[in-house]
Amino acid sequence: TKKKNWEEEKPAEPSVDLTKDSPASSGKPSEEDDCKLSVISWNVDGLDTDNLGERARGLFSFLVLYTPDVVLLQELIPPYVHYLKKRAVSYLLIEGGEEGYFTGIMLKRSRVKLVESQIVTYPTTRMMRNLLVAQVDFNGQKLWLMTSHFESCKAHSAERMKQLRVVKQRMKGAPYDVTVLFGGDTNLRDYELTKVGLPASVCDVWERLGKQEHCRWTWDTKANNNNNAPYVSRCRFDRVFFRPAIKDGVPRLAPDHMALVGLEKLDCGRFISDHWGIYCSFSAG
Amino acid sequence: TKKKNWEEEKPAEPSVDLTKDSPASSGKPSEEDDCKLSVISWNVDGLDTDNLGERARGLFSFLVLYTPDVVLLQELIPPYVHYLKKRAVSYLLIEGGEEGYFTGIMLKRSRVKLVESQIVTYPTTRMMRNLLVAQVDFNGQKLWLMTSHFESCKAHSAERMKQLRVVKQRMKGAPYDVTVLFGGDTNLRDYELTKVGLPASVCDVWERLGKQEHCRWTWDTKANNNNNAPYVSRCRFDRVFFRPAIKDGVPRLAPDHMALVGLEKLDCGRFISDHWGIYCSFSAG
DNA sequence: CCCGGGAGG
DNA sequence: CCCTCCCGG
Repeated sequence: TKKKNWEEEKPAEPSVDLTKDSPASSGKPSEEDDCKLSVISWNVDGLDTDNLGERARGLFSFLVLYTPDVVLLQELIPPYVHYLKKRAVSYLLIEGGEEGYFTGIMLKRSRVKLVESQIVTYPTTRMMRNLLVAQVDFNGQKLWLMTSHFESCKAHSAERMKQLRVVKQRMKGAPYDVTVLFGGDTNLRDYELTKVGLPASVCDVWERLGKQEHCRWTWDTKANNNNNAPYVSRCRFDRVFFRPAIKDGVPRLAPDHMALVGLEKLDCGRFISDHWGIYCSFSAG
Repeated sequence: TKKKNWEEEKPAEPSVDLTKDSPASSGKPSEEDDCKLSVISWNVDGLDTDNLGERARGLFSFLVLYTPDVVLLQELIPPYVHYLKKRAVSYLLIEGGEEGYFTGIMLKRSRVKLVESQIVTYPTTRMMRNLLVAQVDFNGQKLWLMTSHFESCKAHSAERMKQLRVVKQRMKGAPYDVTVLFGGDTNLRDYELTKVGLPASVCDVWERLGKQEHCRWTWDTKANNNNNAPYVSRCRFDRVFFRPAIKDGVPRLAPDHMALVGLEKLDCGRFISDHWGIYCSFSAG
């Protein structure tokens, strides 16, 4: 059941029960810096149900290890959500859908307070995609968190760019005192981003931090065997966009650090996902 | 044997003998206007060998009826050429190739004098396509005639645009006292032509004559049953480009009239080709 | 969820 | 020689 049918409007719901798996690790909070915001964005490939219990436990281990303030997830399926809700009790999980596969935003309860969440529809998606937005308070600052899983496959370039435009407008139009952070599986090709463009106020965090090669490719069939691909291909599908809030002419938060995560094989010989996760942190300028 | 394999570099040569067919009609020249140039461009679909004898006779009937000064042909095969050379003795036939399928230029001997012909190669074609050029004298004027069958299928857009650029440069770079006329099966989509662009001096004859709907679609699976297509699709694949020679600030020849030809079914219930032919005439401004 | 090629409507 | 889908590498 490793196949994804991206054309299917309503994929059959996989019948897996991840709660049957035994827990992998216990929470051990690392140090926290009050003014530093840490975020993970990850397409967890819930549509590949092979080893999904072990893979979900792997993700949970990361949450325990890094204790990110915000986790932006794509390709969740209901049993995955069920598992996360049961295990990651220190997080509030907001879901972008209920059936098939969908996105989610996890907020570390001790650090991030939800004000309001909403789902923005993409009028012409053929893959049930949408934009999930959470307006939160972080350390006394207004923060808008967004995630999405843009239309997949090269052929759906036009729809994907429409979705990017939706995100772009939301980011651009936010009040000046709001920090806006988008992280997701954009499926974007560079030429698509060039065509659509980003507002001057919005940056691609990977670019802003110097385009480091070691965290360029978030989807890589050579380094990642999860889809058992008989071809070599790598793309920068997963991206983080950031629009700082401005206070007295200087940004309240700015990109600080970025790394790929999920690079270690699990006991099953596979990875948490066919995508690497993106970890990044933002600190007061 | 109606299938075309556009990927094949060297298609097997069809073994048909069109000379076995009985002649369909005898020549009966219509009136000629010394200063008016008449041209037909037609992809005759020689790769579809069903009813090809009758279809070739149909083409010949058109030559007899319209007595065009110039005939630009695509998808000729050797037996088709053999038939035309035998029947259309009032024309000189210049061939763009010898094997597989190729283009040809027919010159009405009484009106058009060949000065020189050449074959311009497309360095990266995967379908053995080229540009056939004939430098001729028509009514005391220098005229360059060009035809080509650009790379087929949507997927080969990039190669097709390269081929268009070759034609564009040849047309643009011709001396001012030369009238340049290209007609062929370009397989172009409008967005491709928009991307490449035409020099200001060059016009698309269909556009110049007012974009008339009745001669827009030169390939139309609804109106034309030759390929027995289980789908409906129509395209303006066949196009005529024209760059006038300038004499004392005014063009020596300008587009005058355009029509589609080959719209009548033959006795076999099929058409001369799956493409309509384009007839056009040019007259002194 | 890469790419190209082939089948079917 | 249209399109979409499916498949294998």
